[in-house]
Order: sequence, then C-alpha cells, then structure tokens
Amino acid sequence: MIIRIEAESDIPIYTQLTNQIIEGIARGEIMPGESLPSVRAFAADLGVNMHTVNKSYHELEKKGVIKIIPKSGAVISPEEITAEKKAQILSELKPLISEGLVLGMKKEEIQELIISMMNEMKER
Amino acid sequence: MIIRIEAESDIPIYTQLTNQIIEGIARGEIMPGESLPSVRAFAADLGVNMHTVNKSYHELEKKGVIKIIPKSGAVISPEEITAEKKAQILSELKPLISEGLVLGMKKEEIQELIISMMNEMKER
DNA sequence: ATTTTGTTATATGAATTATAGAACACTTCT
DNA sequence: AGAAGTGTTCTATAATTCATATAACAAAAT
Repeated sequence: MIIRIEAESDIPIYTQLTNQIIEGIARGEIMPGESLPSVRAFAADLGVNMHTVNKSYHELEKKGVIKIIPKSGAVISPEEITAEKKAQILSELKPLISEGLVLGMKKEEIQELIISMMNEMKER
Repeated sequence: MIIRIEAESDIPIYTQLTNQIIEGIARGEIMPGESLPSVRAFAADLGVNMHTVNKSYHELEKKGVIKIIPKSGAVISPEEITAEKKAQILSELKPLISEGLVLGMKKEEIQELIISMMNEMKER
C-alpha cells in the first residue's frame, strides 16, 4: 500500500495516515487479519516521528478498524459498525453534502459521484 | 435559523458555525439574497467572540457561499461550483465513505442514507 | 451627525500538532 | 537463554491553531 504524506497540507499528518490506511482497506489492498507495520518501521519509512504513527493507530483502533495487541502489533480487524458510529459518520457527511447542494450540484449528480467512488473501491 | 454551538466539541466554533449556516441554506431557511447578521450582533447572540464569527464568514466566502460587501454585510449568494471545489468535496467525502464500507456498511445502505439526508433538506 | 459596519492590529492563554530522546516491560526470533 | 523488536510511557520543546480581548479606523447606513 502506497502512503503519500504531504507535510505542507493543513490536514494533520496522523489524520492523513489514518485516512489513507482506511482507504487502503476499503480498496482491498490490506485484508482483515493482516498486520500493519510497526510504528517504528512505518515512521522511518514515511520519514515522520514514531509518535505520529502511534497516534494514527490509536485513532484507527478508536474507529474500530484495527486492533492493537499490546507489545505486539496492529492487526486489521474491522468491528461491526454501531449506531453511534453510523450517526457520527452521517454528521460528518452532512456539511459536505450541504455544501454541494448549496453550490448548485444536483442530488443525482452527488449520488452518482458517490456511487462511482464506491465502485472504484470495492471492485478491482 | 437556529444555531447551536457546542463549546466542548472538538470541532472549532467557527467551523460549527460555518457548517450550520451552510445547512441552513441547504434547508432553505435562508435564501440567496438575504443577509447574515452582522458579525458583532451574531457574536453577541451566540455568546462568542466577534472574530470567531468573522472567521466563519470568510470561510463561507472562500467556499463561494456568501459574498462579503466591505463595511456593509454578508449576503447569501452561492456561486456556480468549480471543478476544483467539486474535487475538494469529493476528497473530503472519501475517507468517510471508506470508513463506512470498512466497518461493514453496504453500498446500498450508504446510498440510501445520503438520499434520505438530501431529501430532508431540499424538500420541506 | 450618530451609529453601525467590516477591517486591521496587537496581545494573551490554552490546546493541538509534530518532533525528539529515553527508558520500560513484554513478545518474538534466533 | 539471549538478542532484537514491540507498544507504552514519560518529559520536553517549538510551531501552529483556536478563541478571546481591546482598540482604533474608515466607510456605509440610519
């Protein structure tokens, strides 16, 4: 899985990493049961600090995407989504969808963009 | 339009305000051509600082949702969306959609949630 | 004219982000 | 058993962001 970190971005590095790992899983590039690199190895690979990777891993665990086994490693193990998490995702989607609508995008256009986005992930 | 600011939230106040204004426009509670309250009046109303509201207004202008008329006011005036802004929104939607998929949500479920979200806005 | 408006400037404090180095205890590998 | 690798924890520092506060300014609105 190729990770691309942009230091100049206004998005924190640990968030960039979290997002790209999630997208890698969604794309099927990493499968449940597989392990992520150690925080040290990954940090060295990406050229960032160990703690930054560690923070990302804990964010992923909080999201229910990985399981951190103390002193051992981080394993991809998606939990079943809860109603609370579903509501959380929805609340974050809302302002983005609203923005599209306000700027004149049509419902159908938004739907199709999201559908094609999803198709590019799960397939292939 | 009712604005609800949560000081304890990890989302910055100016972002909460920006999002809720956009959602208010999407819901049709404020119409293009109408003005937003002055930064001072709104700040006093919300119990926050003037600069916080000002920051939100400039974010809204950058997004192309309102037009700030110097020394006068802020008018709702959505611009036609650009390809660049469309790509920006898509890039922000991506990690959220990915998270849903990874946690086991089905494509159809995500589609339907988004459709019903959009229907609750534009209608009514 | 007076008030109201957004703008600009300076300042402060708290929190966040990212880095760094070190030490610890447990796991894994040889 | 010993060595290496693991996440964890602690302390520290610097830069940036967020929110507030106060003040003054010039243009617009009343």
